[in-house]
Amino acid sequence: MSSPSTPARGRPARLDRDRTVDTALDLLDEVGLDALTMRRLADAMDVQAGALYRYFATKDDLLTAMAERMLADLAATGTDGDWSERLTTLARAMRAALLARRDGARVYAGTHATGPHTLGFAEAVVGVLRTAGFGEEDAARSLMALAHFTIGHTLEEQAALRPSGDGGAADPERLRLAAEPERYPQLAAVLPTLTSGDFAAHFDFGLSLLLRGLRALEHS
Amino acid sequence: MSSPSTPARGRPARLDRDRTVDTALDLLDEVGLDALTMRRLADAMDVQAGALYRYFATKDDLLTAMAERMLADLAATGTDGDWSERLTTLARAMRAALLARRDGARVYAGTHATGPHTLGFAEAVVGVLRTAGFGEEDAARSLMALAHFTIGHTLEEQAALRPSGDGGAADPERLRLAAEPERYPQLAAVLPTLTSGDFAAHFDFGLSLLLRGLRALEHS
DNA sequence: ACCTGAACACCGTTCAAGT
DNA sequence: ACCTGAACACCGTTCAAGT
Repeated sequence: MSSPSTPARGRPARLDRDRTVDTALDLLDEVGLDALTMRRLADAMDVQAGALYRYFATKDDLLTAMAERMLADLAATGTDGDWSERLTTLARAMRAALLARRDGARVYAGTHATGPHTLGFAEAVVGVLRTAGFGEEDAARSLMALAHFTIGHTLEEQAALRPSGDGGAADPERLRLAAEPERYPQLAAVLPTLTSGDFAAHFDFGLSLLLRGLRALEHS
Repeated sequence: MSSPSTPARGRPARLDRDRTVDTALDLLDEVGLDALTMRRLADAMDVQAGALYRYFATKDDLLTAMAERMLADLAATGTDGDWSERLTTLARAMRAALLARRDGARVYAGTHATGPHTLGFAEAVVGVLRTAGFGEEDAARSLMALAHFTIGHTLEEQAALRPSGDGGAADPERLRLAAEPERYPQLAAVLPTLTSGDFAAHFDFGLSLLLRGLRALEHS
């Protein structure tokens, strides 16, 4: 919108979109989303907060650029194996990309990126599905199901890890305390699995459910 | 943590947890999550902002209580049909509960409720799965897959509806503009489905994938 | 016991003015 | 052209003091 045009006249700029997004992602890892403020970021770049607004119209604009950057190099994965192996690789790569940064899922879910990395990922997933013979509708909806499951999952994963509001106990501990066996017998019985912390296995289970469903759809 | 004990001595309280959560949910529908501040809420209750802290330790505590309330009466659904019909009903009811309030999915995903409504829902889902013969591990992981898919989906649904940051165009419009057919041919081809706005159909498709996957798991 | 008033330490954002 | 300085209109949270 307001990006400075090419020939670097005058003083060389201390700021630019790319360097700012880099610094912002580093700062995100350091302090988390809730403490990532425009002033803190400006500080990290040795600049006043107002200066950032020459490169990003709003904080949301910055967060969107960060979200986009997190998905870099995603579409390159998923080129080996049959369609279900490719989709598995793509989905796992998206999960890994979101988990790679502190609060990554929350950043991604909160903004709505439509940049080249996001679109490239979608293109790759739909490409695999269409090549496998799925129709336009099924391919589009499968993309959404895979993406929404992945986002929902990583969101909960990252939420489960931290202090979480009041007392201090993290998510699994709170659940263990809350799920009294008398009131919630079924829940209490599955608590070991629910609080196991083996998120990769949980993710793969859900993913395999979706892919098994697709396989069944294929032969019908 | 700091709830006033039972006998209503002194002046009758103007505030209490339940009334405050009610008002907060109404205010949420009116102004949205981003504009839901402690001061605005206090205003709506004819009180100073500080007074709210006698009933909620933090704003997050309030949001958690709001999230819990949104899931009221959820576990009561899903009592008819076979296990897959029951799970369908439960998942749809959760989607409906989150969609019922403005930014409902964002409120729910942002806080980690472990109250009776949330636990009751989990108990119901696990109950259906265990009764259908699924093992403890599969039942626990299926609950997570269903919940995370539902949360991810409703999050995107509600995000797709609103103004969304910069220019003004809502999410589907931005996607239509960004998905150039030359760079993203596969994506462009499925754009009609992707931007159709028939979210209920998209949700049911993903849900049916998960259930089909479970059915396949059953016979193996 | 319950709430007010006022403060503390912040926010995102804007914009004249400097260099 | 790029950034500073300073302001505007807010935040969540705390806590003495009033009633």
